[in-house]
Amino acid sequence: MFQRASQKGSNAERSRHRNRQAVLGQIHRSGTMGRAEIGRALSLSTQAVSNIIAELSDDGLLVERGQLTSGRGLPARQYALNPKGGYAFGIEVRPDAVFAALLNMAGEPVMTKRVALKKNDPKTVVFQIKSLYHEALADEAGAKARMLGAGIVMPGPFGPTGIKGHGTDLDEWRDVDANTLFSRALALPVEVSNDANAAAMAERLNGAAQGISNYAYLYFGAGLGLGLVSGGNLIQGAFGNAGEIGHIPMPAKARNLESALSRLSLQRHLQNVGKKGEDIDTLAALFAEKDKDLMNWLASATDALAYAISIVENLFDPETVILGGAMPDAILDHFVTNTALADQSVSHRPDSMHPRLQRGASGRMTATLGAAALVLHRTLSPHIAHAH
Amino acid sequence: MFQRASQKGSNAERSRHRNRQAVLGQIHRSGTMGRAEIGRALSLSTQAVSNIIAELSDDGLLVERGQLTSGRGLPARQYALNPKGGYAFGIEVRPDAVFAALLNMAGEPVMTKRVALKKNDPKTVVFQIKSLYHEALADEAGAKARMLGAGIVMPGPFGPTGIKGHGTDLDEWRDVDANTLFSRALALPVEVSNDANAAAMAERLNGAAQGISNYAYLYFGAGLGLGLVSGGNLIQGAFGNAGEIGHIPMPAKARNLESALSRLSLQRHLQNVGKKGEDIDTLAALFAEKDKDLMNWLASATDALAYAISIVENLFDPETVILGGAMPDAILDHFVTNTALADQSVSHRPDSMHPRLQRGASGRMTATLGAAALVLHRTLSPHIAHAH
DNA sequence: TTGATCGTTCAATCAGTTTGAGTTAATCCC
DNA sequence: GGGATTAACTCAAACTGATTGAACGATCAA
Repeated sequence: MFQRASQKGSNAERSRHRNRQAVLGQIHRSGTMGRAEIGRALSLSTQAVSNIIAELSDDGLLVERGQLTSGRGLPARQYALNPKGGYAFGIEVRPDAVFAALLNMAGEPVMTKRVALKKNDPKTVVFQIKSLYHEALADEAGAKARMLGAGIVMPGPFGPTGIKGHGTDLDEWRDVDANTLFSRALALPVEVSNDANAAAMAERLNGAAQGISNYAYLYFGAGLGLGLVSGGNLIQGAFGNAGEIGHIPMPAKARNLESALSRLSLQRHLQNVGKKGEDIDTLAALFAEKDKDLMNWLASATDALAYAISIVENLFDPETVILGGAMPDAILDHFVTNTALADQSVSHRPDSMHPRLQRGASGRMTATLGAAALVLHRTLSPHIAHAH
Repeated sequence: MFQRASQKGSNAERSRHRNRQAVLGQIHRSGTMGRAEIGRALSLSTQAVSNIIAELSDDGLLVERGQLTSGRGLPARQYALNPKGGYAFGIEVRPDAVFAALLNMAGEPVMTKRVALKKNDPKTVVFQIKSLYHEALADEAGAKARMLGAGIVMPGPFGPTGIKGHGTDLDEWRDVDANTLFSRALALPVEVSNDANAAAMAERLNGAAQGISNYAYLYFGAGLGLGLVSGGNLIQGAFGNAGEIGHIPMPAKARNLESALSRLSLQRHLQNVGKKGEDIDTLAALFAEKDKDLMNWLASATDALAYAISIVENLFDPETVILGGAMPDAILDHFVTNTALADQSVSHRPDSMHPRLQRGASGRMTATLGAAALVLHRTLSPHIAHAH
């Protein structure tokens, strides 16, 4: 699952593959470009770009978008990604439900769906996902032949560790190799990751992190997750468990960060005073009416958040920290404006291009869309060649 | 300094360069190998490897090491790195001194030296370093033509930030672009980094982290630093300031981690009771006689260390955490055996191949040798092609 | 209208890898 | 002891993909 092997050599074939991806990524970043312009950006000859563009157009991944006259000379034919040129399937497996989304090449959701689960053993889950996948393919004509892969989001931690069941965990999945299981079931290349990582990559593709290659994403799921992007790529850790920021111990009060700053913590807090807050809409409503108990929780959560951010900033030196996940926009915005960021931090820089803390994508489907974004990211950015 | 630009395309020339580095790296990892064996490891044809080896031998980077008969077939001619085939110059700039070391291709120090500084403005420092460099070249015949580059270790943080002088900082360096300054002065390619990162890379080249590609290195300098290696490469952060673990706030007691766990903290502690502990040898002696005050400090430092490790483990999921820097071996070993590691951690895994916490290189010169190691690492591992 | 300029295309060339046949040297097994 | 087998290496030819250079077309400026 994680490339551990020594770096492979490169040859003409791998070279071409790499360059194809580089061209796609460049066009994605700029929206629309001409051949020569791409060549300059990637240090390739115009001719090489021309060959690649011909190939990509044949494959239906690019479309022509008229000509652009800029100054003298022959107006350059512009190319853009063909939204219908490729599709990515995103899946989020939760203890009590499965979410699915189909994204087109432009990153737009073509279909989203959720199914409640009565049982969450691997067999049942795989069956549900297979049927969701076939529904999605039926909805979007031509998608089947153009599937790029599937991204799967599952709650970590992966592999055997000392962390024992959170109660609502997917216990029967502990010894399952999710990657091969799903790639066989769907007959697609598969990427498995956790919710925070997926959300972070989604932000890079379409959200606040476009063009930023070092940032951190704090994700509100059931717990608190952290997606780390360095040099444009996710930091997954040795076993895919990096970013478990919720588990780190807190100064005083709380047992750990998660117990002060997470959906679960908020729910417990509201339960203690007899209120319900399981749903994002309910929370949004409570916030709108400035519910006292919610505000109390927010006050202590804001402290915890400031602490979390100080850790992340000092350890990663990110260009920006993005807040997102299964929370209402309004609450995330509240965090962004009300969190006291430390002056004593390497991130406190007067010349910064980006806000130190900002809101990213939010809502129930964030991680699911992110799962599909993992796949798009892979096809749009060149990476080290792997074995054939 | 930090590759931020979009990924460049690749072509035949860059391909060859990449493969040369891959071959060198492979031989470095295995010590000695035959052509076909290398081809298999890198997914290259024997012929391609043969061409590259011919080239590298011509350049004096490789030497033949006899033949190895293993089972049937023609015995394979073995190749190894030529220690005298390349040299790296390492420099550590401190407020009160400059350290320098010359390493050969095998990572062995050929020369080490230190010079006390009366002034530490850029001009004086560069002058000192130039003369150290010329001394080194005079010591080792043939090194001049085979210099691979220079690594520079300087105290961070780099760039304008909210963190103001530690008192003994290099204030006059705040707005200096150290990279171009040194590369012009020495006429060498230069890598600038902080002490923890350099030490971490040294560990990967010759120390405890050989063959490990995800690990963390806790470095005892004046303060406390963290070098993070992910996928075999350093995580530098957006501005090269990643890993400032000493700055993160501590639960209760201390102001931050550094004030409980660092050389400076220990020195202050000993000063308060009228003892001296500036020198590594003094500390080693105090530890040997189980000095009560030192032991007191160690007790609280061990707690702080456990906390630091829990943060690092949960955020990075490293294969191992390595302890090193300007401390006596015995004290580092004490930390390794006496630190209580949390069971509730993603790193607490029964099937682990490596100890969760171990000692790495220690001593006064750790960071300086690491600086040179940065250069060796660059020449031994293929990386994304950069502009010509 | 004319010249300059820039993007495109085509054909030739170049660098580097792969492929396949052939050579050499060691072990295996009868 | 001797043929069969196996493995490492070399040589030459084929192949792949990028680069180079010339020709062409479209547009703008004078």
